[in-house]
Amino acid sequence: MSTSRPTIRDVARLAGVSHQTVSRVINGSEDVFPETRATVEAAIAEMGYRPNAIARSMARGQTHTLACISPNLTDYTFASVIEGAEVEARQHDYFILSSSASDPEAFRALVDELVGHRRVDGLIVINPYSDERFEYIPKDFPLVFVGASAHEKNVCSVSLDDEKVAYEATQHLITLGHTKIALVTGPMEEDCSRDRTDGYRRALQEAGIAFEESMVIEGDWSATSGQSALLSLIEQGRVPSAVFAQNDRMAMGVLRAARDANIKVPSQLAVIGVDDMPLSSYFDPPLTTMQQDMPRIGQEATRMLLEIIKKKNPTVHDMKLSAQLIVRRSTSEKGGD
Amino acid sequence: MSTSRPTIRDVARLAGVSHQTVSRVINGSEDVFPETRATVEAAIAEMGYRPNAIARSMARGQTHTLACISPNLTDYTFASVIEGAEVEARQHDYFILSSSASDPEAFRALVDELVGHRRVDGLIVINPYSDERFEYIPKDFPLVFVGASAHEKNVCSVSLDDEKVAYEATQHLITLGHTKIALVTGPMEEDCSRDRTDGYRRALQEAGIAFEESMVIEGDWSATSGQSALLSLIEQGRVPSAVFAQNDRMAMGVLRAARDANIKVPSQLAVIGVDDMPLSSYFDPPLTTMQQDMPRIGQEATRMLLEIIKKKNPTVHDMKLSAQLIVRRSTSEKGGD
DNA sequence: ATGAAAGCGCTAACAA
DNA sequence: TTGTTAGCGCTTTCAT
Repeated sequence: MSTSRPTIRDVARLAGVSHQTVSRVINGSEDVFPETRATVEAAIAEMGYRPNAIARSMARGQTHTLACISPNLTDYTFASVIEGAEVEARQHDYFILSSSASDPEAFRALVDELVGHRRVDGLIVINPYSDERFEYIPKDFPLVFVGASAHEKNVCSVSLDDEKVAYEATQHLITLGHTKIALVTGPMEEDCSRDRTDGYRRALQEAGIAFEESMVIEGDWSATSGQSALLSLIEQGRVPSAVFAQNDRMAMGVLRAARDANIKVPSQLAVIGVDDMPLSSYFDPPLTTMQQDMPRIGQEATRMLLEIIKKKNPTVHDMKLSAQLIVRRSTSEKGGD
Repeated sequence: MSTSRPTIRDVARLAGVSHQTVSRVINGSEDVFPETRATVEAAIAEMGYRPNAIARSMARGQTHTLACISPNLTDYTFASVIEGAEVEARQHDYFILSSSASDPEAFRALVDELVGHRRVDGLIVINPYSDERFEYIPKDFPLVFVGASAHEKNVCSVSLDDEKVAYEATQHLITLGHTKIALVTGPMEEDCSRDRTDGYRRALQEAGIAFEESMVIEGDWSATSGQSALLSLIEQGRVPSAVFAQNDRMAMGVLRAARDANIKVPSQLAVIGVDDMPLSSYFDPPLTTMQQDMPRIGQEATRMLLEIIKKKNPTVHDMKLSAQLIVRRSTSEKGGD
């Protein structure tokens, strides 16, 4: 017994055909006599032959692998996008190689390895907040952005319609009669935070409520930052009647700060977030939020990327998805869980 | 300009050397005249040459890629392991291809693609609860299990020392004076759940507390299952003074059920979980838990796998990590956040 | 220190 | 329908 795996030629020898015929069989070519095919398949089964993916990639010039780069792999939103992407990719016989790049330097190195060395056929970048990231990616390499659309550059993207989502969230609070609505944002250097802030302002404006700079606190997406946001408002004596936190984690921090300050939610303070993270219905009280479909985003991104790779220019260039308002008890006593 | 990327030969031509010399340069061989090296490096820079990873894999017979299969990619514990694995892998110039397989069939297909087709050099399987999974993995293929040790089979593993962790968690409750301690388990088909149950029993036994079958409720790791676990105890009129939930999500469900039933935590009911998931300090009240270092587990698994691949038989065969007790207010009024 | 030749396992182009 | 001949871009002998 040879120690190494059988190749296409070993199979060919056993089946008494040329290695090319074996290739045809494993690739499902029509131009093979049923008998020949049977012989070859028998040989394949007998030897336990499996095609070597690397050799295939080598010959075909493509890896059938996509890369997914995100700031980290553990954040629920990122992980969900990746999972969505992975499922869609598998459906098309592609694999996803996901890596995290927390800083631009790591990002640069990653792009060099993955794209520069042609380890993957396409790239999905999650949260490409910092535009310098563009520089590293070769023009004309199949690329899709997730979480922010790509300004002037010619890059496809899939993201939440942040402005609209924020508008709707704010509107929900306004509908409940609130006029003193505070906003806790993500880092303002991220498009996403700015867009959500725009939506908040538009809703206020349409309702004839004056926008007040002091009611806007910049956070960093963490629960802690949400907590200190409400705290600082309290300390300044500018306690709002409602808070729109740009994500659920910060909303959770707000809930916590309210609890600590003995402010009743929702009677004294209504709170709404964005995401609908796994346990938001288990918060105390359960959190009203704008539910976004992250796996769907990953799925659409993959679909787009695959279209680009296959040279069919993608139908949509910048895809914006909506979120759905889930009313729970953090804004309404009658809300669900 | 040619449309395709420069190869090692193009560089060689420009530098006036053989392609082999270029190969030596990019591989950092010593046996190259400094001058020659400089010429070649200049040519590389000028042409923007980058080695093709696939061709390398082809020639070397290895992909420099590892696979990580887990039930899903979004669960915080899995994602953390994967992230830890990814970081360690990158350190050694390996990539991680992570895929989810929710059922045995998907797992089988995945193993065939990844291992059968030699798309990766090694495999990390997270939560290999179902032993049938073994069958699909070729004997002698580099493999490490995470989350459960590999019974009789000759496979390396990294996992939490479940028995010990559960013992310590239970002991914490006992130390606080509790004797009516309920247990909410994960699915009993998983080794992990059984081991944690063993630890619970050992702690009770050592403290001279009788084990009662009726105080053990099987959950499925979800918050919902934790909630209904406490609910069912309440309905049966067997309200415990403390609950050990085998993970934080279920503990959160227990907290929720307690809140709904107007049971004060921790004065009337102490609750402890396992994991220390991101927001457990934001629960109401903040959750006491056994903190486990998931990234570390992923890191160690990768390290082991790499050792196996490099044929150095790994130092440790089955690695068991401890968890650290984090006391918060769900078990003690004096607990931290 | 450098080069020439062979081959990794497969697909593609052409011929028969 | 099948086989033959060339690569894909690199590394690995083995010469020189």
